[in-house]
Amino acid sequence: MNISAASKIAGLPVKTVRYYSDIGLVEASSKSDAGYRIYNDMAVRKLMFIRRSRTFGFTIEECRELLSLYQDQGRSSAQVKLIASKRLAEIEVKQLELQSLHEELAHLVTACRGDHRPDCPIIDYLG
Amino acid sequence: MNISAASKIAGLPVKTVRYYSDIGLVEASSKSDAGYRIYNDMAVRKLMFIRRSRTFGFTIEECRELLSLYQDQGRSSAQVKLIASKRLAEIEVKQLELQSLHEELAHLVTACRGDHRPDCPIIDYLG
DNA sequence: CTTAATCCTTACAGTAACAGGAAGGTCAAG
DNA sequence: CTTGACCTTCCTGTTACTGTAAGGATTAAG
Repeated sequence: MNISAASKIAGLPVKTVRYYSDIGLVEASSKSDAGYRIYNDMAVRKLMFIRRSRTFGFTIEECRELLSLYQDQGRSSAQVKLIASKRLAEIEVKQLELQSLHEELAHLVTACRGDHRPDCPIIDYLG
Repeated sequence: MNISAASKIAGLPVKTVRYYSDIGLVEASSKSDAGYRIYNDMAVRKLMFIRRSRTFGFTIEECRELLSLYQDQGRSSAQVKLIASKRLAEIEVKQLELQSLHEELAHLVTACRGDHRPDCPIIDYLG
């Protein structure tokens, strides 16, 4: 399978697959005589694994860790849970931040008449 | 006032103030003979305006727009409200994303025993 | 068999919003 | 006069890609 076929199945842009190859995250299983990257099923599965991990917001380095755990038959579930829990905590922090941000901004937007006049509670607040 | 005094009052790192100067967002009000940036009260007020806008998550370009509205006595509050509403909508999208992310990941983390055994629902889901 | 379109390769630049650091000039205090 | 804390510009690095250029490979059509 060449890179475009693999990227289609994995659901990732070709550019991204090539990038993952460059940084050694998921390398092609082999190369053709012409130097084309060739992906077998296992490599494509890894790409899909990364795509799903990325949608959870794991960083590339966390994905690298998760992938090595994915491939490690002797891993403990505790190792995986630790990474996921950390990510979960980050999400919760972000949620709280966004919540207070939303409240404040929504308040200001509501208070702003939004007409032709220059007086504006949003600007007043910021300035 | 030199850059470190201005940055302290504005609550921004010196590096950031210099960056804002470089990109023409908030320039020093003048320069000393030695080429040092000098900030007057108005410039410092602009820096504070930017800092507050940034905490709301407005991009630098949005800040640039807001700042010009801030300085424009003839602005309409509608112009400001439009930018703020756009940002508010983005926050809401992000909130929904985070919420579903949180639900899914929390579910997986809960389902994972997190012990020494290799059996792991998180990995199963990702793979 | 040639040609045109569509692949593929590497390599470099750009994105957002800074942060870190090097090399060197300036300023106030002791 | 020297020391240490400033300041300057310039360059690199960060994250996770995306865009583009130059050029080789493959394939379908004519």
